[in-house]
Amino acid sequence: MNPLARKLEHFTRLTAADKAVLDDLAALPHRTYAPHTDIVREGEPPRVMRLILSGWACHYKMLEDGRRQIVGFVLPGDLCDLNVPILRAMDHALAAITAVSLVEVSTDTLGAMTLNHPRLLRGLWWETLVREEILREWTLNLGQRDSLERTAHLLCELFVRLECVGLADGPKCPWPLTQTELADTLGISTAHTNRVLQELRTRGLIILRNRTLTIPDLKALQRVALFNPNYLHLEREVA
Amino acid sequence: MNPLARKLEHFTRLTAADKAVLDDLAALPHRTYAPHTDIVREGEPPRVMRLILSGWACHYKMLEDGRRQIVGFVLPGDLCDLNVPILRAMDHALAAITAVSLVEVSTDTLGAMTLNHPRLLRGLWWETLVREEILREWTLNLGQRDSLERTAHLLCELFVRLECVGLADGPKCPWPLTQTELADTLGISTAHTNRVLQELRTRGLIILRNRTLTIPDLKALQRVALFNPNYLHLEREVA
DNA sequence: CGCCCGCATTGACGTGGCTCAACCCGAGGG
DNA sequence: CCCTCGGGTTGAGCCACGTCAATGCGGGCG
Repeated sequence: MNPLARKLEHFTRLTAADKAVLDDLAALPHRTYAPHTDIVREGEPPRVMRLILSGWACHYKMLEDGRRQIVGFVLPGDLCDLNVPILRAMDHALAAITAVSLVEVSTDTLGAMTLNHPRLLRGLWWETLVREEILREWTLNLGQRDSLERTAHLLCELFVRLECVGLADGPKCPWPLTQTELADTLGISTAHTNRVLQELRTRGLIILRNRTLTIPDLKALQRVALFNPNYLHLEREVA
Repeated sequence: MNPLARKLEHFTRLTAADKAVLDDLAALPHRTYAPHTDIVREGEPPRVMRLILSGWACHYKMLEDGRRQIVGFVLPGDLCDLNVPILRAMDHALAAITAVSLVEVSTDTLGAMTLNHPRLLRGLWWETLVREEILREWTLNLGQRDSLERTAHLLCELFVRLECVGLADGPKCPWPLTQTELADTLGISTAHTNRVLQELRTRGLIILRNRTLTIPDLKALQRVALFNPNYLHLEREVA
């Protein structure tokens, strides 16, 4: 099932017609990218919106001296750069972490597709607002949580996001991130990232092996992380 | 002059009719808030979009144990919570820093006002995208820059944003933030915030006295901060 | 089969920024 | 005119996290 449809169902109940539109979207020609390659570079003029169908990608920004910060992960069912074509230049890059398959959608196509589907349009708005809220939570994460809490928080977030597009398997989910990528996300060094992961393992909070993350007790990990899932707005609206 | 109009002019050329709409917006009944009071609390159902007419406010998030992170500043001409009424609950609060005067705009009113003003609508999109990009830059700031660079960066950002709504006076701008508020923004302690400000003063990069910030050499401060204004997207589109 | 190479792991040691506590200062109010 | 109070400033000591460098290790490839 279309991961975007699956995600939007967390927010609102879609009609069959809505789902058909999303399937049309996912049926556009796929583009694929190899792991660790750039999909969009900083400074390029933005052309289109993208919908990730499979694989993990990330947005990142760099400082002139080479320091890199990952500013967001893009998972299957996530949109990138909705409406960004309004701007003249990308101010952050998008890179594939694993092999990625996505479709590109022009503003016009998207407009035509959603024209008679107000729920879908609301759903896209919701997606945008959640993305923005994730950024705020990351700001809180980097500013206030210590490295253990911060790491645990990121694990919780990604696990929940994967779960809601059906990519978790019980307490397990895929975990393609290297410790370097984790470090660039968490604002700590790779050495320290490793020590923090060891600590989480020692405490029995995570099992991380063979690119698979297992969280035996999600509630416990969430407590350590001071994780409150509200910011992901996954409860369906009443309407 | 309407600060929002002034800001949007950095992005696109507005028609007289566009400006009239913005003046109608600013002519809605004003609400005022005393310094250091909450305007919206976390958890409340969002009702309206807000446009700040004067004063400074901030968005913040708190951890259960009381740690606080400021996740954005809202200056005159800034919008808050455009489209947020889609969500069920606010996940961050909005607080007045100085005395604040704002107007509340319902989704319907806003829709009606922009209906025949596509440029304005594009302008609001631009505003939203810039706000989101500021969040990404803050993530980079907190994750990668050290406390001196980080502080300098925030000073640069706020100065430039004030300048573009006409609130800077040459190299000077108002500076209502306490060191506690700065610390909660920068993710460092108040003691360290103080030391960093002293360092910037000693280096002659800033003069900060009587709630007024003077930046004698903006380029120099920007170099220290690794500040690149691109992310604010202030260059007007060609069209 | 053995070599490489990218990633993970670990230890020793350095340091940026924290904590805590004291002290200063100016503004406002009784 | 003094007292209070909310900032701002500063020092001493500590700790979380960084740096650097070495070591392990699994998997792909010649």
